Amino acid sequence: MRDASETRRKIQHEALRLFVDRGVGGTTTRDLAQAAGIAEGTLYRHYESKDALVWDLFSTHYATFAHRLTARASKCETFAAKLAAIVAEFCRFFDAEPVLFRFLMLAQHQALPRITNDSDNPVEVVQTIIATAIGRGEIPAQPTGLAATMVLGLLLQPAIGLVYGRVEPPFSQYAETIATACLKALGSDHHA
Amino acid sequence: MRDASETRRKIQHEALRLFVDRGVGGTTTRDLAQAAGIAEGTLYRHYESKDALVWDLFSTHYATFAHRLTARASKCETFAAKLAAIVAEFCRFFDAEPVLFRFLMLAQHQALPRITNDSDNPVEVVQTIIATAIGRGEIPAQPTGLAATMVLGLLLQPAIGLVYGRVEPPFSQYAETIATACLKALGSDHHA
DNA sequence: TCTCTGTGAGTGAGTGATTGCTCACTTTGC
DNA sequence: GCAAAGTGAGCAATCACTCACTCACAGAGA
Repeated sequence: MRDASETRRKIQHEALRLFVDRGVGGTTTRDLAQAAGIAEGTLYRHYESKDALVWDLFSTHYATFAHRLTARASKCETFAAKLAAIVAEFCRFFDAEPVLFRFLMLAQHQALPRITNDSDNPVEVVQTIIATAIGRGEIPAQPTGLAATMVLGLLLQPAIGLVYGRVEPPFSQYAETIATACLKALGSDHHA
Repeated sequence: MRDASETRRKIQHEALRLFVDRGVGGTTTRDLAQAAGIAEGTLYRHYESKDALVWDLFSTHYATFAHRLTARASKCETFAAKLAAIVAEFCRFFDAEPVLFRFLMLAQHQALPRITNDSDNPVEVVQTIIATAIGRGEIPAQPTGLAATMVLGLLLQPAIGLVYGRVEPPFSQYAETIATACLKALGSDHHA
């Protein structure tokens, strides 16, 4: 047999690139096959459908990222430290794997109906940490849904700004600024 | 003659609804014709192509919104007041015309390459106001691109949260909270 | 008042291109 | 020799768009 896992890796890699470049709808199965250097039929030895490929790429990396956020945050005691860790992880991820990051951002909207509100969800991770901080009195009581979306907005919108050249790379240089902005926006007293 | 402008209005109204519901790519010209109660060919009496329809809807409303933001902000003196006016206008717009607001958000990504960085652009409006505030010493010096995207993130991400049920409507109830969060995030000393 | 007529609005079956996907087949390597 | 991996022409479905045609109606002329 030839190395199937290597072929699979190539499909995944090229698919991410093309999806980000042309969008999911703008990428045909022929494009995918050609970019991966395989025949169109081979795609279907590895994935049941184009949609299954998109969903596999999204759900796998989305959950992995959520787990990494949880792991980083759990090593910190205070809310300020947890938040700083999460923001830093976001920035590091964007700088290290911009294609993957952008794919998760663009696929999110079309995949959102299938996303469950569990711990595999970065949004839920942030919201849980905020709820805990409120419980501990580290930040004022406030709707956790609003607070979580504000924090994500402070992260995602600058990321989009980076993609479209409105913000200068690398993203990581703004990690402290953004973390501080999040703390202030949530009304923390402990910010630097 | 029959009333062409009425037909055009119906096309625009139904197109917005369908584009938000199913996405632009997920809406066919047959869908559009059926929803508007006309034949498919009639679409092409009013628009050169499906893409022209999308672009017309986007560019018109995008620019109108930007002008409204500029008008509201120009009535205020201080940066804090301008920002509050902009945030309030955003929230009001979302509550009053959620379908149109959501269309502008979703179409932005596919229309972004065609968007010019002029005063018809809400992003540019916010960035200009921030630059002025820095020049006046109302907020600390900082990269305006980053600052503008942070403010927009504090507005757009909660709006997305509203769409997906993570935040409770109406949006306007959070206007003051968000405006204050923006001021704090930008390092203003004048926030309440 | 009544017809005639020019024209812009509206129609929908049809077209060619493209799409995601299939399957009978070949190649590869154990 | 056999099973897994790979192939690519071809299929059915769908798409945006076209075009020869009909319709509605305002104004002109009788």
